[in-house]
Amino acid sequence: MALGKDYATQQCSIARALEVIGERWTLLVVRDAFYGVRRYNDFLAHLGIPRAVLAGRLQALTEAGVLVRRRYQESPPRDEYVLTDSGKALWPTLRSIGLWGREHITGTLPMRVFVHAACGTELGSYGQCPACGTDVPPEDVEMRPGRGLDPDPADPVSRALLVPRRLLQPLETDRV
Amino acid sequence: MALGKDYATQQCSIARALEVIGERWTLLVVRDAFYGVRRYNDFLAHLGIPRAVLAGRLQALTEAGVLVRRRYQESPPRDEYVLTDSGKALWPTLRSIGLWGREHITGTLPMRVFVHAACGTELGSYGQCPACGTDVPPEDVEMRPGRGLDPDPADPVSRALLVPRRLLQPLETDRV
DNA sequence: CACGGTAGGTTCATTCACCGAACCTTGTGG
DNA sequence: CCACAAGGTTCGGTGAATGAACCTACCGTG
Repeated sequence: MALGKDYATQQCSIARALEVIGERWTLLVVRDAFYGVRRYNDFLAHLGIPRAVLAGRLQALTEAGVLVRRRYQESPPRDEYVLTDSGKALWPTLRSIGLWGREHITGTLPMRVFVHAACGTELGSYGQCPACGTDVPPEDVEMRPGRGLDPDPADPVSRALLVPRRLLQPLETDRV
Repeated sequence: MALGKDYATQQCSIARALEVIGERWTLLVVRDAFYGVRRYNDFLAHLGIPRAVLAGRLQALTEAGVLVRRRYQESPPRDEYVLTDSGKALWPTLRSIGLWGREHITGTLPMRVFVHAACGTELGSYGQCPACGTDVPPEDVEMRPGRGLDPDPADPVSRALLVPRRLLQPLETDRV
């Protein structure tokens, strides 16, 4: 963990994990990756993160095996950052954090609602489907806008995220 | 979030939650609270955190309603920090982070194993008991040392955590 | 009553990460 | 030849984390 130091003294899987995902901005980058964001400038526009910090986080997540950097066109050379299987395994973590924020921070209306695409049931706190009793992989999760969401956001990434979509589905902003 | 700034631009429950629990050390303090740690000096010994930072985190978590500060003796006046219901609701978050760390960080042996105290079955990936089919609240979780744990740690808090115990059960270090 | 110890902090100087703005590089299209 | 876009790097200023030292009650003991 670059933030200060690592948690060297901690004999704990939680501490080991936080060395990877515990820095400022990191989990928001991963969240955006689940939402379909893949390109540097889209992360930048959606997060409002300093450019240098974003570059550092993308590199650290790539080195940790959470993201893969992948060339998607040759001329001009352009890369995208996509979640690995290890990165996709962070979905229960993000789900539980989001649900806690919605239920335990005062004045928080639901911003986005996550349902099992197959049956329409809202997911539980670990991303499981309470109706089917199964783990739902993020590919089978549909994200819908909630009541607390700004209906007319400024940046194009937020606008593209206003319609219901599957998680991990690549985001198309207004590049024609 | 005191680390730099908050995530003001983010219309998202995850970002709101991370403003409370996303700072360095904060989730480890909450984890220790689940393990039964309640007193300033025990957090200090177990985490190796700078004193000023610990004082700040305990105050911030108390103001956020995750912990309560409670006087447990009058003379000399001594306070303890205990999880509120809101704090206990962070159990799925900690569980999923720990599970991810154990499965996706190379070379990580299980440090601690969490089982349903009523039946001894290890918890499933969304905190349920696979045998009983029920969600298990943290009060009913028994924590057992895993193979990756140092069998002879230096600080008394880690030593007290070497034996199987219920989550949230107050920790007794070697104070007679 | 002086003394040492304990719990729970605060203060301080230093280091380090975050921040925002400016700049750079490569390639494309007009 | 110029403007533009994507995807960065560089830079000075600010603020937080760090570790050590210090502080304040209060207690138990000789």
